[in-house]
Amino acid sequence: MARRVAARARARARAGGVPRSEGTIQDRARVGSGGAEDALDVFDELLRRGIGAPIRSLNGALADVARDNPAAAVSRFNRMARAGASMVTPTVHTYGILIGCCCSAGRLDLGFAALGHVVKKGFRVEPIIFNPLLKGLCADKRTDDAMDIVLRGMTELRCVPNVFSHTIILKGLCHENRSQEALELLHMMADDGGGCLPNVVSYSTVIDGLLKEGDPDKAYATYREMLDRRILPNVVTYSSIIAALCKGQAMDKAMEVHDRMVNNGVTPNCFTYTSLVHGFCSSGQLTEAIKFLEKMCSNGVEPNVVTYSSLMDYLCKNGRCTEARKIFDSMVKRGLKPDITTYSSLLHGYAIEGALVEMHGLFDLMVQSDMQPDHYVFNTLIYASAKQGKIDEAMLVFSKMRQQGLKPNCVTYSTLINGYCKVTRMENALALFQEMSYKVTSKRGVTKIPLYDK
DNA sequence: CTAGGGTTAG
Repeated sequence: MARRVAARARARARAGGVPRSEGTIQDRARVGSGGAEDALDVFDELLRRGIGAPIRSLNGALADVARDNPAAAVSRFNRMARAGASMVTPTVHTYGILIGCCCSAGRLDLGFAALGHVVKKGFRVEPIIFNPLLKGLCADKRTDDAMDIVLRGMTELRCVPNVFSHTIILKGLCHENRSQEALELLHMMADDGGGCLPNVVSYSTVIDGLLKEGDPDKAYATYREMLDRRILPNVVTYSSIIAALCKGQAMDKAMEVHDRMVNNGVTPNCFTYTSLVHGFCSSGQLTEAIKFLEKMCSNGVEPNVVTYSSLMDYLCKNGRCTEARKIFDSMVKRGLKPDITTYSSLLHGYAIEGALVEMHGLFDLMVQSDMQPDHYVFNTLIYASAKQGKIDEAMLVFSKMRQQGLKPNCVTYSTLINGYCKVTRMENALALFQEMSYKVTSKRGVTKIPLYDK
């Protein structure tokens, strides 16, 4: 939602260049139901005005469309390219956005094809063309391939990787739990003599990776190093540290960092507050959590779906689903769209309370709202029925899950096996166990069997 | 117009 609001704001800002008499874009942006539609309108309007629209604005509008709807952006690009000869000519930036669309749609092959096209067209190859591809490779856990391109491939095309290219690799390494290597690459950048100096984003990425991998000492040393280089931490750096402390329920320390951040003139945002709300909840300090929720509102920071989901999850885990549901309903009323995590939390809450009617009601609502239930949701429904000894109901959900094209995983089977054991239908349990053995290949080769009663 | 941070888990 925040992203949508931001997209709308950007769309409006862009439309702001339009003379007031032609206020159609603003009006549509204001009443528009979503950021993607607004951005599309702005783009179309700019394209319609042809030569009057600077390519930079078109690229910006295209990037807005791409954020919410990559496929729509590709079709808009084609329209733009057709208009090209007489109206506007795509730049490398336009192609960069397009390649980004291909990659975020999981079509790296198309992205690379587009790269080839750009090279053939005689464009100078710039990092902005490569960077989305690097990001796509890293998202696919192919950071080594991406690194190979940065350290060799790009230079072969006389394209010098920039700080964005390197930071994508840093993030990719951290994502693969290789934050030590990320740290080495960060030092390489810093020692390289200025070609591509790391900035606050590069440092924050590695600090976050080290924290997530459980190496706070190295993270702190890296933070010191950043300060020594006169690079100031920003809201992301602080939020990342606060999040790590909250996760470890070190709320006193999290508050210290929060205070220091504010004293240093860095304003906490929704991410920062959400971490704190979650941290206070998970350490059982509901009063403090609510205090921060109120604080963020009074500071003009709107809680979003994640903030509310965090609070709801706490309530659900403490047998207070009814209150969580109230938050859910008021969220919907205020136009915030619950996401899969919100539903999962509440469904899980109903499941452990044994509130099967409410649970299925919410499940139906979820499907009506066009949310695709995932493994976790189905496993939760199965768990709820099995736990009450209603194994046949659980098996019905199981077949529904497969109808949806979802492959049952280890958790699914284990939950059902446990359900059959509970009602002492051992032959069914055994049959499922055998089915699981050849259908599910567990990564570690070990199956954890759940236990309901304590 | 590209890079970094927050929520769910038998």
